[in-house]
Amino acid sequence: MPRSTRTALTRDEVLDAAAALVKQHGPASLTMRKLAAELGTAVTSIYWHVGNRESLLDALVERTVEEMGAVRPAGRTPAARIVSVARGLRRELRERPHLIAMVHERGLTERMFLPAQQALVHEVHAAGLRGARAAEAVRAVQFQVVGYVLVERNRERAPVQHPGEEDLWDAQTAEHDPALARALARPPDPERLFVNSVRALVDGLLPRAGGAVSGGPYPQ
Amino acid sequence: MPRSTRTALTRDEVLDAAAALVKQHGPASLTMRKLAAELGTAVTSIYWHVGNRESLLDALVERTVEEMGAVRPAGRTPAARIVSVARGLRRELRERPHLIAMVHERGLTERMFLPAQQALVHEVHAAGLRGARAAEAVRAVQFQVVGYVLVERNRERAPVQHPGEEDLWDAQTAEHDPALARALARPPDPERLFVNSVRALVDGLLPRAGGAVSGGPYPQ
DNA sequence: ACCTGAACACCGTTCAAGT
DNA sequence: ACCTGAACACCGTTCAAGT
Repeated sequence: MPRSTRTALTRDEVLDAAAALVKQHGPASLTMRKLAAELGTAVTSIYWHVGNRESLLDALVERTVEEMGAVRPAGRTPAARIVSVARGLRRELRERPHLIAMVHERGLTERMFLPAQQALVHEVHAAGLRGARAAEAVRAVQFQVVGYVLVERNRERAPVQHPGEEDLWDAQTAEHDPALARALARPPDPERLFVNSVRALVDGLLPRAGGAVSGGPYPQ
Repeated sequence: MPRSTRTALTRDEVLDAAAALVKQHGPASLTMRKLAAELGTAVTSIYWHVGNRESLLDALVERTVEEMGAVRPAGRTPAARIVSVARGLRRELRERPHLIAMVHERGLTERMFLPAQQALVHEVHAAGLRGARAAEAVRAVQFQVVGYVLVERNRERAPVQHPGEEDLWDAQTAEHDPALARALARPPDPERLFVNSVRALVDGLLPRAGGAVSGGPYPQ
């Protein structure tokens, strides 16, 4: 649908229309020509407002990151609160699959880290880590969360996965453990795998606080 | 350089030339027309041999995964051997950045998991995990490694990272911990962060075997 | 069975020209 | 300051026609 009003085109209008197109079919479908058609202008007008496609995508990434809500930690222990931050960040990112795609296409993965960083620093600090070690713990969690979301999204986009894990583990009974073979043949439960992974990582990162900290399914 | 011989074009020749192009400048630079020029044939001949660009990339992914060596565990404890498998997988993947890009573009992340899966199953089993819990541990490590490599690669491709972490933590001294702020302002040491992350995850995943298992920098 | 050129329907971007 | 159409140099893919 072209713009209704006949007022001058603005940079924000361009960004809005671009965001709408990306939201529908991903960044690959964002075409300068389609965008112009949507706006009811000539293709070349867009260039005057946003420069080119690259910087248009950059601006979109920036806008979308700013839209993301701050993650609010919840839970009694630092470990539990870190897990809650991780879950929140994953949820925010999954609500913006187009952001994930844009950020990856543009090489800006870094941007997805920021919304959760302050919260993570705070919690890691509360758990007793300081200095370089605290920074490394924060980064380990950030890499874990963003990496997980990247893999998860990519997996969802995939077609039928031809020689996938299924066939592989059907044939050779994995270590004579049929339950393991069955479990590997099924697709994983993404939320469960995510939470348990983060919990295990955090358990391994934080100083032991005299006992189990997070009540996860992995008894010591 | 066009093909020297004047024998019939083969599917393998097409794949070889395509692999060479991808190796030089990534999958985005693989153009049917450039490929034809490289082979000294008409563009349309390629279609007869490989169908279209999509299936050409699929075939390339398959070939590259098969080229990857099997990962050989090393170390005294299961935890140490899992870490060594993770390091091996990361190294194999990083030696094939074009594979990472292709696999991500085609939504086939799954394929990157397979070379290490058997080894991981074996080690997790040796550590005493069975059934669904063992499967989840295997997958947690797989997601961690592949996710890490994805984030790491993307980060390397990025330009200067405009409002990057640096400025953010320069201003507000993070939790009044200048060492932490400095550490977050610097880019991380990727190998170190990777190994410590995997080690922490594995520590959290495996049943405690009565004491430290991997000798990492995280004392309990 | 294999290869070809022409053609179609797309791209992003530049540029001189308009108001 | 803002918008325009024409043009350039690309794409992937199809198809009828060749040998």
